Amino acid sequence: MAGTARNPVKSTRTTFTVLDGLKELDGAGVTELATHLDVPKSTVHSYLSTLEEEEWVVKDDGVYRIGVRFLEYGAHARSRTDVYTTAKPEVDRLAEETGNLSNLLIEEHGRGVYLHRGEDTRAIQVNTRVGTRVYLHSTALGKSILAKLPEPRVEAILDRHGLPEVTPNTITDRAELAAELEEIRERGYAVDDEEQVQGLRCISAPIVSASGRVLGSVSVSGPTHRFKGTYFTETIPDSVMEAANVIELNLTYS
Amino acid sequence: MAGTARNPVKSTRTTFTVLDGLKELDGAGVTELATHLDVPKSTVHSYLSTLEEEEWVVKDDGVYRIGVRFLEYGAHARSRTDVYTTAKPEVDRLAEETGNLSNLLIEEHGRGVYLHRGEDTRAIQVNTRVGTRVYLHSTALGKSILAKLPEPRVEAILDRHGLPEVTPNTITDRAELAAELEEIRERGYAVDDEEQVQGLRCISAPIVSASGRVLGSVSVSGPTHRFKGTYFTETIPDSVMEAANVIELNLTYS
DNA sequence: ATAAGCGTTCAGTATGAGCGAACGGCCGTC
DNA sequence: GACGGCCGTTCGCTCATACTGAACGCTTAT
Repeated sequence: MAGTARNPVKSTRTTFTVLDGLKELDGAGVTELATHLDVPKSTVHSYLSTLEEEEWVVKDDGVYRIGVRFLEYGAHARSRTDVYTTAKPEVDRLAEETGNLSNLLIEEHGRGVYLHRGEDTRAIQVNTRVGTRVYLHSTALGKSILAKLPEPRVEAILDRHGLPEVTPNTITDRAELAAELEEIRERGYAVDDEEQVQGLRCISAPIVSASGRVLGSVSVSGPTHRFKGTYFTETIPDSVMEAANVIELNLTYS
Repeated sequence: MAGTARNPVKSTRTTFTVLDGLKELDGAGVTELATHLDVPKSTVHSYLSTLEEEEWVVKDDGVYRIGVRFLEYGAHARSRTDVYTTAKPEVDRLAEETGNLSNLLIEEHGRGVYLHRGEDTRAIQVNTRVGTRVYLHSTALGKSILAKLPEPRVEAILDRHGLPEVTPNTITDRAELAAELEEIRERGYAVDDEEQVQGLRCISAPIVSASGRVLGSVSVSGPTHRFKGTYFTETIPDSVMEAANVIELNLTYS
């Protein structure tokens, strides 16, 4: 499957280790980052000064930060996606219509990546930043994708990443997950009951192409105290499934 | 100024050369990218397989593409900007109010980087993607920043990047630019008359912090045939300056 | 004045980046 | 159905270079 590189470029790995460190520390000096990564500071300095010279990183008052130039890669990659352009307006509309947070997710390397977030003034704020990666088994968005993925792909993904327990509610048993996926296929939508974030519930539906391939999933999420009763079991699911449906239709006719 | 790295990491440079190649070609195979970059294919293969293993790049059917994971870096960098969060809603409002395209730009390494684009259904579509870098002298957004930057900084930037002619209308003379910057300071807003993109006009105003530092600039742009008369010399400038002003006020009280 | 902490420089050494050539699988073609 | 070309991948050699600890100079705090 994922053929491990035989001639890996160590410096490429280190480059991103450095960038990740900068992200985690939210900007740092040479010494600070060196201790954080447990790497000699002369080494860190080499990478940082190279990255700064190439304009991927900004140095301000001795503090190095990730440059906004990276937006270019992100926007490029996103626009190259099958769903983004068509789904975006619908995801925004979904947030407005329901007065909650809506999201668009796609699968990449067996994990989920948030592509877009629809916000509404009435929606509670959660820190799901675009580009954030999540496990597929612990979110409604991920589970609705898994439900539509071919069986062997699902197995490969679970083998690779396992079923880490994100919250006490996370499904950590493969058989239990398989049963849930079957239920999702019958019902048409997936439910996340505080399996990824405590106090947060979520309803999601997959986006499937005309040829039967899963392209991603949409969701609406909100606090447990608001997401209950028929609102949670009927109103929201209906809106989400309709949105997914509209996206699928727009995709086939364009 | 920009202290050149004494111990540059060549592999870091190569890594981004490879990624840039992937972006330009909009996804490519090993051989295709190798010819494009004029680098041995075994070398390209090393980098691509490493990047794929580290999940920065996606391999699909023998075609390598930049992964959406990069959105994470972009969103991170943007959010830790001084202006983004405060300016975003105002930039969106500006697009709606005027029915045109609005933009938010900041300076980085002497060039401009688009942080956000406000769209309106009535607006014409231009391919200014978020993260795109532009010269400061050839755009209204850039010029309004230059107008508020300290003189020596402006000199350093012009020394570094020169004044490349982007379109026939681009200002390529330093004295002429200096005069225009003075005019911008008096008037309070900058004008771009097809200096960056042919057929496109643009009005921009700088966003200045309470301490007098330029944090970025906002703009509204539209086609030449619509941007003329008092609409171009009064209506639009007023809206843009008001938006910049609101952003400045919101920044000081938060 | 002094010391501590920082970013930066330096030069030596082990390593791994870079490379050409060869391999093997997957097409389309004759 | 055998052949030839194309592509991704592997391999092992060689020299460039990533990596390091120690030293330098600068700023800031004491």
